[in-house]
Amino acid sequence: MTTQTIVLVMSVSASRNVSNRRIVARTTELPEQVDLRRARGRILVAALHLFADQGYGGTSVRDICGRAGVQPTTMYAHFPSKEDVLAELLRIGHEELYRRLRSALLDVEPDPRVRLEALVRAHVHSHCEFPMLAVVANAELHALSEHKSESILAVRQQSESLLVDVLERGVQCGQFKVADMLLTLRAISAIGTRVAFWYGPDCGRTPEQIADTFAAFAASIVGLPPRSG
Amino acid sequence: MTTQTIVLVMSVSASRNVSNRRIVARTTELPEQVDLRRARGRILVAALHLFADQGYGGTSVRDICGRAGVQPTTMYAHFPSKEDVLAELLRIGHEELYRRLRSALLDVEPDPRVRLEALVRAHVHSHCEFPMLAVVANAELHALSEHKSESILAVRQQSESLLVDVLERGVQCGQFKVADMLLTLRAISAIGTRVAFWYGPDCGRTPEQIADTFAAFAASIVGLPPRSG
DNA sequence: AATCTACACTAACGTTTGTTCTATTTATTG
DNA sequence: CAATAAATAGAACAAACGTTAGTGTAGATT
Repeated sequence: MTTQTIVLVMSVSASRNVSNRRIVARTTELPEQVDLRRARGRILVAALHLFADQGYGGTSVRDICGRAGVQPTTMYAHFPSKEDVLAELLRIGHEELYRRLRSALLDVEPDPRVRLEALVRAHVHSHCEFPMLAVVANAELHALSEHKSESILAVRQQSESLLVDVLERGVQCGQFKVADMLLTLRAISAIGTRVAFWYGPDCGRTPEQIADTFAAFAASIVGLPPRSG
Repeated sequence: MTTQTIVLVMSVSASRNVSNRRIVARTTELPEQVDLRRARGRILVAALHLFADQGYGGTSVRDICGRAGVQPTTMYAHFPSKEDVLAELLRIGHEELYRRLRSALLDVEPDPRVRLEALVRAHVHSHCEFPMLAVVANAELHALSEHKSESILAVRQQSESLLVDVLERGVQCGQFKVADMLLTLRAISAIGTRVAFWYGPDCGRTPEQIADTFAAFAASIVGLPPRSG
């Protein structure tokens, strides 16, 4: 009987992040199956948490190993260096996002609006589900040597291309009004990217609600009229 | 038929950032008058550059002093610690943005659309003019102890409030259609915030063009129809 | 029973870290 | 000129850094 939707009356200031922490969420999960009973998995999860919280440069090998319940020797049995731990996290993060973006397009009809909304929704959901991974992927890539970041940047460009392709298709069809492709890309990407930094279970919105809202924002940015239910 | 908007034909890939650097721009300027002939000013500029590039944890005191052409002793004569150098940069960055946002509102008529556009434009211009300062302000606040970040977070909240007030006013007037205040705030803020990370003199757009475009995006997000010139 | 893999433990390597000491030189100003 | 401030120089500090070595052991596979 009481199946009515609960209206959110949460004020903006109530869910504002008033701490200096870089990330609100505490979800330390990893997408690929990492065995937490094994040392390698625990090291990755511990490093992910600490890198997201304190940055790569602000985290020591002993910090990681202490949190993982592992000796430094064990870490160096699984990774050649601290930098390679970061590289693995960045690889997982970028590939997971790309995988989700691509599979979101596979499930969906060829209409440009639908495809744009699917991309934005997948972007939001991925960042809500793995916020720490997204924060590290976005804020710590510079800590990697140029050689090791090459392959990761390639994946990032593939993800960007998915959005560019959808935008160009929408323009070709005459559905989208895009005056500047780069700026449109940057704006839509920014909205999704920043989700990882402020989303938390206490923000009062479900990932679904955020995805709905931001998909609508993206649609309005490319000049589409609001959906009429 | 179609609106006489000038279409930019610059390709997206031509201005894409393919390096792993956190920031594209190289503008190391500071807003408040810092005397580069004095040690204090050179230290701040050097630290700004290095913090933006390598992060706070990835930058050593000797790095800063080497780049500033100064002895560590001199740095400690001007700042109690390395952390206080960062704190000063963060203070300058946040206060400069707030100052610009507020003065943008002072120059402008009370129409909500005009005020929203003025805020977004000021946000973009500030981040284009001082990209390193904005990157450090956004990506390195976590390196500050909670005590020292209090006053800086207060300024950030004031800046956010300016946008919230404009949005609420627009809703009250019936001009804006805002289903979720927090998500609208986050989206519009995200678009402006990310500018500092990708803007560079070689991106093919002037700050003015970016400001125009993103102001239009913000307007469309709150449900306003495109401006008819 | 022998072997192998995975991990723990303690200890140490050389380097770099943020910071401080003492002393000396330059520049500004009353 | 004298006085005060500002910057330089070189050295040193304990602590923390990333990384490696050597030894030991429990559980699974052969």
